[in-house]
Amino acid sequence: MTPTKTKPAPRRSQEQRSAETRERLFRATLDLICEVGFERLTTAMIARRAGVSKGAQTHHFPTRNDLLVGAFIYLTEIWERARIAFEATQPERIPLEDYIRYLWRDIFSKPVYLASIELMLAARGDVDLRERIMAVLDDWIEIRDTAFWTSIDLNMSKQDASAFMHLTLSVLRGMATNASFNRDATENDAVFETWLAMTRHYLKV
Amino acid sequence: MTPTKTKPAPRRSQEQRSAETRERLFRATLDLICEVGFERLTTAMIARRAGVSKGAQTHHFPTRNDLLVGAFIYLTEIWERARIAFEATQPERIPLEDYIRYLWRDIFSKPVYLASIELMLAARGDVDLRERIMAVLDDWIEIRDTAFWTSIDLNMSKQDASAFMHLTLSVLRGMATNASFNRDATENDAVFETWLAMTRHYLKV
DNA sequence: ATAAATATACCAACCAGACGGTTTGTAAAT
DNA sequence: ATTTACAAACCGTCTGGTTGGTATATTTAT
Repeated sequence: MTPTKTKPAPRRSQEQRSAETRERLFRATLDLICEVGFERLTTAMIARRAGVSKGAQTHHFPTRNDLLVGAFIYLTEIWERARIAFEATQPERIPLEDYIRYLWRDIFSKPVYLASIELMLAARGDVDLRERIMAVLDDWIEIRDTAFWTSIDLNMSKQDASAFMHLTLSVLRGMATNASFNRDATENDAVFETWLAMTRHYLKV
Repeated sequence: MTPTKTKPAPRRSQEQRSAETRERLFRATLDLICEVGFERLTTAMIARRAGVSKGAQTHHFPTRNDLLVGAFIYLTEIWERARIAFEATQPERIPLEDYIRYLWRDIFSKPVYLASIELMLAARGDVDLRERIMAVLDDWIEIRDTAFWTSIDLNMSKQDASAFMHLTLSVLRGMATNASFNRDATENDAVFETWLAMTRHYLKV
């Protein structure tokens, strides 16, 4: 339906095409892990969903693990963009409670977060995948922690803050996992508010 | 190497043999999910590990899902035995903190707990498996909750206690997941103690 | 500037191996 | 006599990955 009858619009540059195809494959991978779970995920499924041929897929990602690692990196980039967007709306020193709310709202409560859990659990059984996923995770953790220590308003010792941060992450991880198989969708809301209440209690004293 | 040269020891009863084979298959299933992850789990692997033939396996469990659901039930029975053993050592009214310590020590910190998480996550993509796993889970939750409300010493409203219990379970679930892919094995100890400290704080006031 | 050479993006057909499950058969328990 | 536990060989399907080939973009040589 291109109305222009001039020359057939030159194909985009190699770089553009490549980047677009890769991103389509990443999105398809993450979507499918969410929808059908990691166990059922196949490379053929991903290619079909992404709208690319099997040939194009293997051209960009010779092995399945290459694609999985790429999708995981892509996910951490989504998280990083969310962090930047959030911090742009916040003051220099972000109140802890606001930070926790952001973590739940923008990261952990998203269905795609489960994809990262499935990916990490699955990586346990595959040495190659495990090492590569762990390396990506190390990078992400460093970025996350740096942001945490420089932007969040904390009034406790470094040691306490570290344990508290990891506890918070465990709470959110547990809630995310729970959300995928509990029957009462509202249950997590009450749990989250209880966590915030306990946080206020703990920090005030 | 059986020293007895009397009659070749009559084979055990059908019921005994059946029960033993089934249990071997359940254990092999759970062990293998822990070791190689759910994705790599195959029925052939399970049969080999359990030391039974493929024929015996399909005789007892016609489909893979039958076996998976059986293994999940078996796991909830392990949990139930752990609960009974714990309560036997406790007074009528169990202090909340002792109960939380038991949950972590006897249930969530065990590697096999991860098998239940993987099973539940995997069940998302398989309608048949999901429904059957959810049914088992419903039974288990009812048992767990009944025990909780009758045995644990709580001094808060039913509503608060419910949210607090779910929060505790999310913490432990998150810690268990974390344990499978974080680099610092001692991290969880500090997190757990922080949780107990916050609990004491929260409940005292 | 342009033609030739090369690298890149993409495609369709194919394949060896593994998977869950079926079939056929035997021996012991009931 | 019949049911139950177990065994081994087999099979259709699907999987990740390979191969051989085309078209466009990019670089190099003239």
